[in-house]
Amino acid sequence: MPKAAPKAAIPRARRRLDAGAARALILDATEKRLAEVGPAGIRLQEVAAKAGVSHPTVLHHFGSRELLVKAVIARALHSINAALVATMNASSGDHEQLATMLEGVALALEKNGHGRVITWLALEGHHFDGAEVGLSDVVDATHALRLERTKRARKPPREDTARTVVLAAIALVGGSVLAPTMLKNAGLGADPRAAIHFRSWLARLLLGHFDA
Amino acid sequence: MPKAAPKAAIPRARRRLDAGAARALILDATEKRLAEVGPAGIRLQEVAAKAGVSHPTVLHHFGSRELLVKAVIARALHSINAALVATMNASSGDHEQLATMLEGVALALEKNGHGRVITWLALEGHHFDGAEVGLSDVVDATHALRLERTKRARKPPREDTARTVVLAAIALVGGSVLAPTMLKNAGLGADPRAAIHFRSWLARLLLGHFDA
DNA sequence: GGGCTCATGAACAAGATTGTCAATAGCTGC
DNA sequence: GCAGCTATTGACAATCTTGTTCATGAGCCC
Repeated sequence: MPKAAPKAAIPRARRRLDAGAARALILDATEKRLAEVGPAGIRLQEVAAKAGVSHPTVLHHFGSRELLVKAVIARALHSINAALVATMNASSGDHEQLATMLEGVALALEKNGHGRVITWLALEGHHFDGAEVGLSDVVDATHALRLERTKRARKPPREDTARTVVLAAIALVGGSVLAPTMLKNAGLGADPRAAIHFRSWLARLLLGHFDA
Repeated sequence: MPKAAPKAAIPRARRRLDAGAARALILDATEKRLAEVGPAGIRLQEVAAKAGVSHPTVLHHFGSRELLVKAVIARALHSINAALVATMNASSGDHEQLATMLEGVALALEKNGHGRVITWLALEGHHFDGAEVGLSDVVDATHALRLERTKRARKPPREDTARTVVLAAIALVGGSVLAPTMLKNAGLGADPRAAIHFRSWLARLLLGHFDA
């Protein structure tokens, strides 16, 4: 008996996409994993399987695992920024709508696990440059609205507005990771509505601070 | 020339510790890595080298990588809890000292990267049980002090105190990871003093809310 | 000192993961 | 239809990581 051919190895049917489409497919699959397991947890074979290609294809389009991770992080941060800008523009600058704005931002952070991505990057020591996370613009816009609205002679200092924005940012981003556990542990219930109530409470708190 | 003996393999000098000491040494090394790279990033060879032993020794004492990680997480959470209880007992319950208490808790979270550990565990889906993170007790204690102090007829609801505690917890734990980036990005400076100022500002905000 | 216990580590095994290479095969332009 | 470009993939290589085995020897009790 002639040494049975070790592997039949039926070559899989191929589809051929242009480079752009293939890259997009792979980046989509990678971004899901990024939110789930973080940058360090991304595996070539996994994202290749998710994208429906073989892992050498991933390497062909991105060069190396590290470059793939860099690419997906860059795309994710741009996407997050765009989503935030869109959300904050959608809700008018009216103070009374702060609650709905916080809710919109929270939703945007929850969607696609953007809040998780930011947290993961911060943990792994990613260096965010100003263009990636434009908190400064948010502070400026918020402070302008605040000055315009305040009726007292004493104008609040910009630093106070900046700290308020930072608190909101930490509460929303960090909250997207920590709030479920913390709320449950504080006896505020385990369902998602607890988080919604918490955010509307936070909006009232911040508004009260602005108007105090 | 007789095929040169491939490896001289001088056996390294051995020291023999009792099981408890060896476990402690290994756990110390592992806990450092836990704060730095998270549970998923822990490598047997790395922690073994850090502890000054070979990696089979680690397996001998803990059985498997997974059991080692479980052990170090359990120990870290106990340690975090103990540090928090100690810190909160140290600062008397006086309302005016809320700022120093927040600062103490922040320091405890920063030390040994405890804040990072909690964040990492939350990201990786660790299920915290009530005993591990006793937020409920903090809420009870805080609410009792608040009721005792409030002079108005309208008693604040417990839920409000609970949400305040949750906000503080998210700000401190999440802040230990996110605050440096966020503060710098909001134009509040990059040095650690910015975080200290932020926390004292937060203490005034929360105090103002309690007394409003 | 002698023997026992068990902590220790060298060598090895098995699997996972990234990266290389060469052959294959879709798609496009002619 | 044909040729060329290149996206695609199977096979392989190199390295890393966990886990096993077994001989060794350090410390303890007598």
